[in-house]
Amino acid sequence: MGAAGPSNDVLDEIFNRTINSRSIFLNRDVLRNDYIPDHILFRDDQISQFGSILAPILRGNKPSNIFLYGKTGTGKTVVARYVTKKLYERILKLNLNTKFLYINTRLASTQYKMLVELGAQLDISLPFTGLSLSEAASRIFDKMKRDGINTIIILDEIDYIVKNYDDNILYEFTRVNNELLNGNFISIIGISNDLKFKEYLDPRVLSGLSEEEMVFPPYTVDELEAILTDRIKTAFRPGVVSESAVKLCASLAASEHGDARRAVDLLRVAGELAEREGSDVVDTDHITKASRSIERDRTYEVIRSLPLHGKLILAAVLAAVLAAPEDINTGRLYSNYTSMARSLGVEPLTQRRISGILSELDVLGVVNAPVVSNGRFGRSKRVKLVVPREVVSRALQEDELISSILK
DNA sequence: CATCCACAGGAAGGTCCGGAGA
DNA sequence: TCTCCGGACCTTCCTGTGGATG
Repeated sequence: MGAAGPSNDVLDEIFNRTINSRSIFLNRDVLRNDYIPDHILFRDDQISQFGSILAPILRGNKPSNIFLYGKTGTGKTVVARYVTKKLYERILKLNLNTKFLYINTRLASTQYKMLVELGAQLDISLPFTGLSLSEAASRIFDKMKRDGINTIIILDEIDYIVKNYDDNILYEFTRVNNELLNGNFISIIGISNDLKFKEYLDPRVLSGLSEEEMVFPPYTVDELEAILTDRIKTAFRPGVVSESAVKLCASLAASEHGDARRAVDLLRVAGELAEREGSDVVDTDHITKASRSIERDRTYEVIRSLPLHGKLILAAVLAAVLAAPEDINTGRLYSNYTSMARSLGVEPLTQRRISGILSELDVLGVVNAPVVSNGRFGRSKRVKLVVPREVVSRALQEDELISSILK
């Protein structure tokens, strides 16, 4: 250990640079994904259609239930939030007892948590466990009835809750309207990323819920470019983001089915990278790096938060990839996995379960595991790792138990 | 062209946990 | 106290099946 000089100099330099240099951002918040802009491009039709469906609220009438369909980043959420925000301003002026409740069912993650969240927005607190679903629901309905509140419930990523559980809760919501009497109502706005979502719904729920439907098409490259350019005006200082960077950003996002959210995320991360480097421009380089870093972070987080057996299987996949990258099938993987588990003193799970976990890993985008037929030699999943190996092993290292077998 | 492998993946049910309510 | 609940996670049992091979 020599003098502490050099490292102090480095730190000083970083701190000074941060203090002295002007940020390349004007308003970083504009690039956050929960930001609601005060104007929305290329969605005029949807905004006016959505607005006119909801407008009866202003006369105290129940608007139709609506379904918004479209892939991620096509503007569904932002349009819904924008229109409801505008409506709410009017509602306040008119002194109507109407509330908008917004819930992302994927983030709420279970039916019960969804109800707890709903309750919180109505100022009733529900215990986080212990009650039956119907008890929790009826407490919410009681509150609405007691206070004479009309509610419009926005259920974002509604496909998540229906796929993972069932549609009883939704049925409750549609059914209760008939019993809430004295003029009160609940309207449901469902937002789904999955166009085939309706197939999962019980017909009686479907007919109640989708009185109106709207489809959001993906943005084209040109539209994405215009959206980015528009955001850049308020997010960055003039001239910071190069034109080619915008183009690259738009085309990367367009290749992911015209996902505006992704485009904006990319821009934000690229901006942060550029700022950290002390660069005063955001160039294509930063966009490329940002794209890679977003992907890495996501993968790392996904793996780190996997349950033990999920990690064990990944460790088995890792080992199999090193040994024989081709022909990794369920059977081979299972024997790899069982011996690994035993060597750690863990009782291995059944093959049925492992097959299920592999499918989950596939959905998470960590592995690719299509079912292939080898004719006479049966059918099995052919497993491939689709994320960088070192990211996987780095994430697995964090687990004390597993790091011991990754040499 | 029927056969038959090596699984896939649905269905139903079990166990544990953390907690509410009577 | 006892009973009930939802959720996570798992097992057991089961039927289904694409396509190379004999």
